[in-house]
Amino acid sequence: MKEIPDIIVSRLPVYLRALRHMLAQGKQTTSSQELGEQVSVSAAQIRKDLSQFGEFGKQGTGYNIGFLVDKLREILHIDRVWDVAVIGMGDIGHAIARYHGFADRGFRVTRIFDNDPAKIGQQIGEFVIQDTAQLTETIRQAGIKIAMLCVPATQAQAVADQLVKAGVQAILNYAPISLGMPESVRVQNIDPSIGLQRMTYYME
Amino acid sequence: MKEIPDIIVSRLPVYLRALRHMLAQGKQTTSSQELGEQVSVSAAQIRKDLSQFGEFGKQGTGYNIGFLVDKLREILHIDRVWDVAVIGMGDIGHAIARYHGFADRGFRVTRIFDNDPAKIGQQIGEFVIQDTAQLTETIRQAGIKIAMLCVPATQAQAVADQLVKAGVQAILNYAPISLGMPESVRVQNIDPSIGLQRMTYYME
DNA sequence: TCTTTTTTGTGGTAAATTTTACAAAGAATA
DNA sequence: TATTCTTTGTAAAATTTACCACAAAAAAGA
Repeated sequence: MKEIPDIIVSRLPVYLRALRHMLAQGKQTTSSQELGEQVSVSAAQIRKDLSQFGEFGKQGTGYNIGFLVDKLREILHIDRVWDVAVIGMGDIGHAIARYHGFADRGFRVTRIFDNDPAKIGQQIGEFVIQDTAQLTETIRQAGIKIAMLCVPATQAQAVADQLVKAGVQAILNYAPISLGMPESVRVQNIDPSIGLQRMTYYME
Repeated sequence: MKEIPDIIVSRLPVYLRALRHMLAQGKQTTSSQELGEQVSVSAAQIRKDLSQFGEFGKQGTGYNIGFLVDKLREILHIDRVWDVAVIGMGDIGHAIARYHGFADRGFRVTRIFDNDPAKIGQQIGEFVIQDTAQLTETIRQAGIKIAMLCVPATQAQAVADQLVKAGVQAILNYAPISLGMPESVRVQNIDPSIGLQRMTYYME
């Protein structure tokens, strides 16, 4: 199969989320038209995106939602459950550790870390905060490949480097800083200020 | 001035964040090369992006960081402070209400809302939780144009509609759902699961 | 059964975006 | 001072991405 452009991959999770929403509402089938309106993408774009991976629709009918959901889950490699570590138990890390929205989307938090002696050993939700000092060893041993980085910006690069050493391949970075990472490690950034600034440009 | 592509606008806040980081480290000047390495964008791309708005650099020397920061703040309309309302005081809304990272990036949370009678009146950080029933009136009266939506997915669309009625022009949406909004309202979505799924595609 | 309607997948085209390459300007060096 | 080095801004080329339009297939309706 040929290389799929990143921009297409980035849209697939959005399609999937909308499709599962339709399923939850009891819908059986949909069209590229309907899905497109839902996610603000042109129908042609959706058809072209999906056609990169196979022929999932039927002319005259559209797409069977359950079937397409399964296919997208396969494509995105979330037809399994990925263990995730959360590093940094400030307000954000805390909220994430208690968030129950990952479960049915392919992820499960299994370890949480902080370097504050006052927090180590404390219980958050169903987890006990572990010492960041044991991060590398624990994560490598558990075979965890995904981490959410919720430490202060000042520590983010150092902790990210540790994560890479531990074998982590994907980092969801909540620290408001650009991480320098090897090509082999994927990073997605979540910075609310940047989201806001992308909008104020258009405002008076 | 001609229309600036959205994709360029979306990179500016990232440049700004990196430049302020350099400033904080005492640096005076930088080059498109150096900034590019910092944010993983080609030097030519950065020069081209900035050239849309003026000639901010000097040949042989590069860019004066303080000057460029000021220019970017003007361009992004954050050479002022925007009042922001947070709706929904679950774990995420709670974390945001207590977050102190917006202050120097152009934003200030001034109102927080929830519809849970047990929460209304409660103090979070420096704010008192207001009843969502008063949302429209309060936001319109205060002239708030930006909201962060942190309510459960089931309520997100209804609350977003209320926000639009209240005159809100930009929504940072934490609910894991695609909002249907008029053209005139900007939306930026923050959904950690989508961030993670964009990475698992590339993983075994 | 025949006609009309719906909808997909895709080839071709248009538009948008990125990269290349270089003249020009300024700084650094000899 | 003259030469070399650095770096910008941008025109042109290359690449990527999005859109259009339609044949073909299936369903719905007459």
